[in-house]
Amino acid sequence: MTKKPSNSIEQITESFSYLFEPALLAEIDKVGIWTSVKAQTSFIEVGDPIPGMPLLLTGSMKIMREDLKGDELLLYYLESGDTCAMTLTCCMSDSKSQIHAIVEEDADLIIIPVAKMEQWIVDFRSWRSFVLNSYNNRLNELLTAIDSLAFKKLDERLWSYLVDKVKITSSTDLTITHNEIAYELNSSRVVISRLLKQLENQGKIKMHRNSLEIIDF
Amino acid sequence: MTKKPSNSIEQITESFSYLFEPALLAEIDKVGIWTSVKAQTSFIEVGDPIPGMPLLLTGSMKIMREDLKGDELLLYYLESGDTCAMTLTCCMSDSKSQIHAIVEEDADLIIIPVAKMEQWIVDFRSWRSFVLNSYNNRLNELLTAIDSLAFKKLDERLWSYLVDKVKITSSTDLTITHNEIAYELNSSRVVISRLLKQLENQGKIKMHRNSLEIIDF
DNA sequence: TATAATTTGTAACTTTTATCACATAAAACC
DNA sequence: GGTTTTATGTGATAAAAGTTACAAATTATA
Repeated sequence: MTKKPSNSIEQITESFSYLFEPALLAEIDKVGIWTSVKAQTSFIEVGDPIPGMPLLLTGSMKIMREDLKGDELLLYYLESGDTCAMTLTCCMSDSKSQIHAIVEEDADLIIIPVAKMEQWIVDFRSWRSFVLNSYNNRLNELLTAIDSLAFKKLDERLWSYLVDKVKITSSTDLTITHNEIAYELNSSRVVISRLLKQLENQGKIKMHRNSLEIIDF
Repeated sequence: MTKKPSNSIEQITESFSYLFEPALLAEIDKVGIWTSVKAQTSFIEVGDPIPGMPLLLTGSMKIMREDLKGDELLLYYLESGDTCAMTLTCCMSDSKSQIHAIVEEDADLIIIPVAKMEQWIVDFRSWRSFVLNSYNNRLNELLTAIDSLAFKKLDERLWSYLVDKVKITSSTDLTITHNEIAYELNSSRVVISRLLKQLENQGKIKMHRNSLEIIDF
C-alpha cells in the first residue's frame, strides 16, 4: 500500500482520460485507494477476499488459474487502463478470488470500493461501458485460452505464447527460462526445451541462457 | 419465429418473476420479440449477427466453441431463466457471434433489443444485477472449461461431462452415442469408446446402444 | 426380407506429451 | 579459485490420445 500522490488526478487522467469524463475522474480520485505492488509479487492469491475493483494505472500483471495440486496456467495479461473482470465477479458476489494475479512490472493501481462501482454504473455512461467492455474483453481472452487448449498442440501454444510476450513487453528479447515457460503453459521443462529447439531449427527464435530472441513473427 | 402468445406476461413471469420487478416484466413483455426454436437446430451459428439479448423461457440449449477446421467443444448449457453473456458481448460491440448455440430441448425465448438492454441497466436495479450475474456465471463456466482442458485427463473430462448431462437432463439414462460425446469433447469416437468401457468396468456406467446409464455419481 | 446405414468393439500403430536420469555449461557465491 | 546453484541438452522410456482399418451387431429402409 502506498499513499496517494500529490498529482493523483493527473496520473489517473493519464491512464483513463480517453475512457472517463472529468466528473468521473474526480470521483475516482476522491474514493479510490492507491496501491503499489512490486514486480514478481502476488497482488491477489487464490482464495483471497477481493478488496474492490482494481484499476491499473501503470505496470502490468499476469492472471493465472490454479488447480488443487498447485499447477498453474496463464490466462491473460492486464495493462495500464485495464481492470480485472475476474475480481469484478468476485467483489460483486462477495466471494473469494478464483485467480492468481502476479505483478510483472511494478504496478500502481487504484482500488474502487464495490458500492461505488455499482453506483457509477447508474451515474456514468462511460463507467457503464468500461465495466461491460471489461467483461467482454475477459470473456474473449478466456475463449482464446480455451481455443488454445482444446484445438492447438503444444508447439502452437508455445509459439502463440511467445508472440504474445513480445507484444506485451514490446520487445523481441524475452528474459525468461524454459522452466518458467513450462510453468505458465502447465507443461514440463524438458518438453518445452525440445519444442524451443524445434523453433530454433525453423529459424523462428534464437536461444540464449535466460533469454530468447523472437525473430519471425 | 413465433407470434407472441396471449398469456405472454404470465410466461415471462413464470421464468423471471423471482429475478425482475413487475415494471420490468411488463417492459420485457412490451418490447421483447418472441421466438421458438425446435430441438436439434442451431439458434445461432458462428459468424451470425446477434439480433439482441436472448432470454430463455423454456427448454435448453448448449453453447459450443468452434475452430477453423470445424471442430467443436461444448462450453456450457443454458436453461430457463438464463441469458447468454456471449451474445451479450457481441450485441454490445455489434460484432458477429463467436459461439454456436444449439437447442437441445424445444426452446421459447425472448429477444431484447440492444438499446433497451442498455437503458434498463440504468433504470432497473434487478436488470443490472441480472446482467452482471450472467457475466459472472459465464466467466465461471469458462474457467471450469479451462480447468478441465488444462488440468484434467480425458477420462476425468468424460466423467464430468456425463455427470453434467445427468444434472441437465435430470435423468441417469442418457440418450447419446459415443460419436456425439466425442464431438462435444473434441476427441475421437474410438478413444471415447475405450474410456467408456473403462468406466463400465469400474461399475460407474452401463452401456447400451444409443444410450448410457450413469450409476455411481 | 434384403440391403444399407449406423453404432459399437477391437487390434495395430503413430504421434504427442510427460517422466526419469544424467551430463554439461554458465553464473552466482564464498 | 573452487564450490554450489541454476539453466539447458539429450537419450531412453512410458503414458495418453489420436488414427486407421476392419468386424460384428443392431436398426432403418427400400
